[in-house]
Amino acid sequence: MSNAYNRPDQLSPELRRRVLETARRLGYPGPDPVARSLRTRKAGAVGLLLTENLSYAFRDPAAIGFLEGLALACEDAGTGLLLVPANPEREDVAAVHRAGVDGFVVYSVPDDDPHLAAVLERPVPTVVCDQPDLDNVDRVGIDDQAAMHSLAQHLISLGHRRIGVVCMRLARDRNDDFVTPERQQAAHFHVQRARLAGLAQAFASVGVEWVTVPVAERFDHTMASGASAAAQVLERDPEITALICTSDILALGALAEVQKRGLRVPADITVTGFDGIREAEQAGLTTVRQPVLEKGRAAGKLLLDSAERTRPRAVTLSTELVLGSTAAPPRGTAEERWFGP
Amino acid sequence: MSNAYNRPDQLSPELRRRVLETARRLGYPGPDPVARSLRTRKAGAVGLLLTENLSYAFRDPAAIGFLEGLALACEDAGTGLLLVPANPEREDVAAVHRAGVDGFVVYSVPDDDPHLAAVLERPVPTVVCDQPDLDNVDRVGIDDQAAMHSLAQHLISLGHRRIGVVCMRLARDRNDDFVTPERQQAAHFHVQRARLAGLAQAFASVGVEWVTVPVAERFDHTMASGASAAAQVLERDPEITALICTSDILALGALAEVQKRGLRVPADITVTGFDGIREAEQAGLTTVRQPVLEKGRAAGKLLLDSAERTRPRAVTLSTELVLGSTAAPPRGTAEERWFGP
DNA sequence: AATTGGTTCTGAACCGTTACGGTCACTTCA
DNA sequence: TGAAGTGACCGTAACGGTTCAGAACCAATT
Repeated sequence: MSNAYNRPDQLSPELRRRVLETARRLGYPGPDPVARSLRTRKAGAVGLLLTENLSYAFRDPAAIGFLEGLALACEDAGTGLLLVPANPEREDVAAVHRAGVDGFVVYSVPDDDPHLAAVLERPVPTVVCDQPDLDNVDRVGIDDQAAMHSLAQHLISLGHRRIGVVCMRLARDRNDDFVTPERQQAAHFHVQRARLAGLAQAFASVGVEWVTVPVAERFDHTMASGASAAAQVLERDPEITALICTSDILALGALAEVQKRGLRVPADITVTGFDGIREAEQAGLTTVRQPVLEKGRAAGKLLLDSAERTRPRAVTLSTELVLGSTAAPPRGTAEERWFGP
Repeated sequence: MSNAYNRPDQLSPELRRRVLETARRLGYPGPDPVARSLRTRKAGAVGLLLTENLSYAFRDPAAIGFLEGLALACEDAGTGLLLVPANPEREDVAAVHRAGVDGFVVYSVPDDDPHLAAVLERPVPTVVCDQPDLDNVDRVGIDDQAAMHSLAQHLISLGHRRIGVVCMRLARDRNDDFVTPERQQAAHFHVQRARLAGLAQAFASVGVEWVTVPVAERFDHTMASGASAAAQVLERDPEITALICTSDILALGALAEVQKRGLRVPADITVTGFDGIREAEQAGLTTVRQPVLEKGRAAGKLLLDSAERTRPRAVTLSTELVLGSTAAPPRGTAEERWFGP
């Protein structure tokens, strides 16, 4: 039976014909993929876990890029890609338990996420992306701290000392407000923690007291969030000369907000982002470009290249500072006095 | 055992504790999802088949919108979404056979696609989207022919009679060239066939000989394709007053090409698209907006609402003509003489 | 004629889970 | 005291494939 479908060479054409003939007559729909998976211990699919609602993956340009890269790796290997529905609000990890996959890719979830814990308990290989190092788990990412540090250095060299920050959510609980230093250090989202650390380090090294810097956090990753956070920061300290956002989406929202308030960018205020999505490029945003597609592809490759079994492996991709038109020296600096406003 | 994990109420806490305890000691990784699926006959996932490489789903804005809607429906139902890798170049339907899913959504594949045939052979419910009617299969779509007809009417009322057309691929074989009338009628992509039919019908009714209209086909759905097709059409007939494209992506490419040639839009030439993606809106394209997200959501709902088992069902969503700034009366019409160029 | 080699075909074991029915101890009520 | 009822627990049979050992068969060699 099995041979008739999958190994035509193992039996005579005559028998094969007869088998298939009667199979059809009996209305046999072909081998059941699940039973096959059970026996062969191969599901032919990899699972993707991400911290947001499933549909979020198709709203955030950076996530889309990551998925495209991951899909590229999957189609090369002829593997399916299963999007695992992990509702961040609920603690329901059943979906992780139910996923019939040969491995998991975990993309940017809080490090205390129960879904992540459930994945790690499953006896399948896992690759994490934008996560802190984990024992015996492959990792793909960038050096968020260094990348943000270099962006900060750029702003510092332009003369900025009084800044405000807008960041994505730092933990699983909602806090659409300013962030305490403790919360910053305890942040469960590795990426955000690292970026803030890079900023803090750079500005502290030129004498800026980090605790005095307003850092506004937003749970939802939307332009509207960026706008409201920017408003909150500007309310707190109207004298800031630069608004640093930890993502382009937030930065685009912030940009809209400051412009709505009649501030000119970059003449009156500098705004920066992070990610390097296309929309940011069109807006001329000063930002850090990271290779999102490559991240996805690398994660997929790592998971599917079971040849090299020397785990854990780590891939750190490089980033690039993008000098757009939204950053300039603050008003009244030496440079401005030399070159005119 | 099973009860200990899945039905804590069926046994005493004491026994449950003991079972889990020894399970952990023996290194038992928890119930195997594949075996569970085999026994319960539920995979907890729906499969998505689309005609392009897997990664294409993340490159085309319309496809992304569809996927977002589908993901929305999936997350509501707590179901996973499995992207099935169906390479359009190869005839390898094994991936369809291997997919452990409770149902399929088939999105815009040629009606003679072997992958589609393989899906229909599987004994699971199926919903097709942007496909012709099929016996016993649910369907979601729009009235492509009517929508394109109304766009054509608009152009006709503006005074256009000499037009060129750029369309997506019409069959599984590559034909980056003009399309014969036979090929148009035999087109295996329902959507493209219907849109061309809508155009032909509208223009024929005002005396335009459809066979004289240059229709350029492109296999790849990219802006570059739109540009090269536009160039080919303009080469053939430089006198056309309108360039009608069957998708926004193609139209944006065509727009770039005509502008590169020094033609002003819409003063010298009218360009239209189809889909209503955001990029088109930003470019002010005259187009037809279709509710891509709703299509995905409707497809998912149809598949997952197993309550109503009165198959087959069909959902036809409505479209909307978007009057952008890329369509105007052709040069030298009465209107132009009245209002100036 | 018996042995060997090779091919084609058959049957049974196994993958790990859940559903189901049966056993057993213990309580309740006549 | 005994019958009936209740609930916890356990054993077993599928689910539908794949795999592999070995049976059966045929042809060629000794």
